[in-house]
Amino acid sequence: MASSSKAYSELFLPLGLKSSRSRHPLPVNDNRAIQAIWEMVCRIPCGQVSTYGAVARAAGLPGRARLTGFALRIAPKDLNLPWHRVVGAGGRIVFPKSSVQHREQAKLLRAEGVVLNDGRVMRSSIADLEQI
DNA sequence: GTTGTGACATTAT
DNA sequence: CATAATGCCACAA
Repeated sequence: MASSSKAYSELFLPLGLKSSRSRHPLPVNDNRAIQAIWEMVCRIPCGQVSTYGAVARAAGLPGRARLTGFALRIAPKDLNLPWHRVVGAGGRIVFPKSSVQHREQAKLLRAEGVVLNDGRVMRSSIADLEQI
């Protein structure tokens, strides 16, 4: 295993708990957390969205919204995560309005019936992860 | 070691 | 509405 910054997608194999070069038993490497986040994202129902903070909370990682962003960013493409269902607080798409990512996310969301207004989803489309 | 940068959130002003 | 201050923490340099 290439120790340094080999593609992250190879460190976090789908079901693998391979805590790579961790000397400590668990925590150092966030493999668990990342997995938990991916799991939660998968649970967001089609046609609904959740937020970075909410996903983190539901994954047992309160206050770690940024980790959700990180987890999504390093997610292997072949996991086919519904990444587009994760938006910022208040239902706002976080990518710059002009970016292709923004357009792509909006497109994917609209494709599943989510109504957007100026880069924002209706509050009613925000899923309640606790109830799922 | 330190510093800066994020697919962020919350609270206060 | 906007901005700033914090908190958060993984990562790259």
